[in-house]
Amino acid sequence: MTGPLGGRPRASSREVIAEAACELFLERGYADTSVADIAARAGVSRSSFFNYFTSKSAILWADLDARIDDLEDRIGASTTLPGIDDALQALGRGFAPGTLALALAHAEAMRAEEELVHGGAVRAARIARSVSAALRRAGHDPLVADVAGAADAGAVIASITAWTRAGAGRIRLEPLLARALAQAGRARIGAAGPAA
Amino acid sequence: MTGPLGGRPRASSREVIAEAACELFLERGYADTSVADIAARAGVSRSSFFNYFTSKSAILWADLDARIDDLEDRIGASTTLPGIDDALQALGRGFAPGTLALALAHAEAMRAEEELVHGGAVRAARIARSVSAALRRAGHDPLVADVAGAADAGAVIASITAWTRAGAGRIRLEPLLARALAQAGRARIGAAGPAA
DNA sequence: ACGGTTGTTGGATGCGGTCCAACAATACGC
DNA sequence: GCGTATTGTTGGACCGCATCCAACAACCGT
Repeated sequence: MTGPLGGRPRASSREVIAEAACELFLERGYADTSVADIAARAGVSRSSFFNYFTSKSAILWADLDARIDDLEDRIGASTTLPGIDDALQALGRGFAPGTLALALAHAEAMRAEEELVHGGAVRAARIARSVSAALRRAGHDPLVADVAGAADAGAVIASITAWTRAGAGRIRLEPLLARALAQAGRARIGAAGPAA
Repeated sequence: MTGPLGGRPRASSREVIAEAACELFLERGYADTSVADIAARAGVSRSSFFNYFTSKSAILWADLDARIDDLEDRIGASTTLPGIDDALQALGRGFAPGTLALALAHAEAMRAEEELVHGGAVRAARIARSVSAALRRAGHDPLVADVAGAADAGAVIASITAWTRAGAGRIRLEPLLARALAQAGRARIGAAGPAA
């Protein structure tokens, strides 16, 4: 909305840098592509790269990270069980195929399986912590909350993975996510009340 | 069993290095302790450190990693549902409080919360993948398998965390793990049959 | 004494990431 | 037009983790 009112205009953008990175990932593989390589192809300095992305792996995960930021906000606001579910469903609504989808679809070609597993684990942990904290605030046993959080987080990551590998443009994410969350929710049944 | 039949004897051990590391973690914090620092205090060269541990974080996680190795072996052998459960329960049997327990108990003092969350996420992902693969081999839907695997993995990590934070020496891990797995198992109920 | 084996060590190398000071390009008030 | 504040860009220094390697050291059996 509010463009910069003064100052030097940006010389590049997340999009062009991400595009350059994905090209290189496909050509040489994720691990064999350095940030210097990416910056060079994007026509920007290595220093500037870090003004656009906080890390190399953030190229892949920035979109989802933003969604998780939203999730944390929403989940922090409402601690009711349906509220948590809504927040999780909202994460999937209108999630556009981006860099992550491309990487998941061409994981072998990019030799990025390791990074995708690792990054997915980190994001799952973020989601799990958020959900678990909300459940604990609602009076649930910490152990129960952690397990339920892990299940929900797994549902989110698994549905995104399945969605993207099936061709992210042709299938809708929401139903997949709803199915996965419903299954994960079984780990919460009977845990609806505060700790005994 | 079979000690080295020839060659130079080891000048140190995982134990002394881990002990030196934990001292430093408590004094300066995890992030502010370099592997060079650890090697120096342990009376060994930096190069040799990597002959004992594959990475700095492995000091904390080596024990659990070995357990997960076992888990993968067991789970690879039997693909039945009870077999998977047995393998998961076996992971907790006789798990001795080690470096990880110490780190979890003194997480604040070591300022190691970040590393513990991160490392836990990575290990959870390993467990989840293993369980999910077994369930898929048993004919389950990939999405279902992933969610169930994540729930089980979360149960393992959560119970270890709860166990250690409660004072690992005074409480038994097995019951906690059994409870957590039972709850996680609810995410598998109704998914016992192959994909519809 | 000697060769084979296993460990140790230092150094070189590469990469990710942080930090900073110098510089460049814009908008705005005058 | 001219300073000035603001925002971005750049190169370089710096640090830590991790890998690799060649040289060296300590043990074994023969």
